[in-house]
Amino acid sequence: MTKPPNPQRRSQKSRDAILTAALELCGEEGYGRMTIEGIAARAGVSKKTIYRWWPSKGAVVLEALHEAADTVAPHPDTGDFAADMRTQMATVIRFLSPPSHAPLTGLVADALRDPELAEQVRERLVRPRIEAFGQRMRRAQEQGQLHPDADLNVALDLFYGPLYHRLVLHLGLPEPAYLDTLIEHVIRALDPGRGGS
Amino acid sequence: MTKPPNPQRRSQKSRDAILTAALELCGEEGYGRMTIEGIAARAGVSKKTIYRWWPSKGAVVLEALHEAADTVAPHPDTGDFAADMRTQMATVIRFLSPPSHAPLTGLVADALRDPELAEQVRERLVRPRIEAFGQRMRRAQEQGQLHPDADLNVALDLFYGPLYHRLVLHLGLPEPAYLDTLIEHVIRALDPGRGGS
DNA sequence: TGTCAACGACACGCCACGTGTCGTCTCCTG
DNA sequence: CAGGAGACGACACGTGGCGTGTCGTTGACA
Repeated sequence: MTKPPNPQRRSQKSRDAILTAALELCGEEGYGRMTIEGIAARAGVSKKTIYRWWPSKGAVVLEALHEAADTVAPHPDTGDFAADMRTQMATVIRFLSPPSHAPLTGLVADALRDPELAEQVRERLVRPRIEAFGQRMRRAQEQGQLHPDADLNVALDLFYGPLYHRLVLHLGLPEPAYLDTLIEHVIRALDPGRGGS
Repeated sequence: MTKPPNPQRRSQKSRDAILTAALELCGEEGYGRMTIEGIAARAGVSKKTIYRWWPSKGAVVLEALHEAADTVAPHPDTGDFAADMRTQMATVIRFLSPPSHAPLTGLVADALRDPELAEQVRERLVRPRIEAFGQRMRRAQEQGQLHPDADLNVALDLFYGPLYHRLVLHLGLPEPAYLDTLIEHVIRALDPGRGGS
């Protein structure tokens, strides 16, 4: 029906203006109130141009976040795993605050209703982060700061689960002191040395 | 401006029809595609009647879930805390999985963009569940199945965080075997007896 | 039995959606 | 250095759900 456009002829200027406008509007009026028409107006671009390259508002924000994400929330390695996790998770928390205006929050909300967007979010945004976490975790294991048998999935769930749990149930994101408590607990959970059956 | 209606004169029949229609449509066409007009048509009710008693689609679904929720996902007490948590969490997982997941995930998605709805969800749907979990947890502590110093918030985050984390990042909800592993880890995390600083 | 408000019905303006059209301008190609 | 394909901005259009307003009708308290 509608033949796909030719990426080689794409206007880089328009693309950048659209992604920038999307993130700005998200911060100003919130993801929910932002519209495709608003993005087009702000970017000085025709609506048609947006629809030519993205299927939905969520896809635009996803791409904008994807571009920004590489420099955001990296996993530091100072040699102290717990401290590094605290640093990284604090960055994630800042990224999700305030929830009503955070692009990522809006994207997560949209993805709950749009399976195709959900897949894109998982593969382009989430999966690379899991990979980065896995690498940092493995170094911690090599350095004896984390039990060598610790499982990646379990660690991921226990570290980051509380953040998203609190985000989506509106229980308030962790304060620094509480974040420390959480990390302490998780590291203990990952050490089966004691206690077990 | 618009004076609040008199609850005494409210038609119970219309109210029930609206809540029923909302849950039915949610399951049939999904939360996102469901509209207030659709609910009104299905319930044989005027749109005005819905807007008279609820501010939004989310509020309707919230009330419908609130009515259904009391009998759903209680915290059993067989005397085995880990087994009871497995039972209860498996029920929650069923509610967050197809085909029954639509109302709750849709509501969660809406609440991420509507602060007033978010507050209602937290106070009416989430808070009572936290309370129920707290009571079961306290019994486990009294019976020596959980460390007496275990913190309610930490326990809540570690038990349920992984579920919502996996839900919103589309990582797949836990299988039974993995759920067991998680619970094992969490109970260990909540026992500071070993290891500490 | 009377009264008054909630009800169903229906109509309205609004706004964002997603698409279509057209003339312009830019950038590959030959 | 032309020529032409096509991405672009502009603008107009039909659609559909939103939230409100109006108007008889109905049904539940007093």
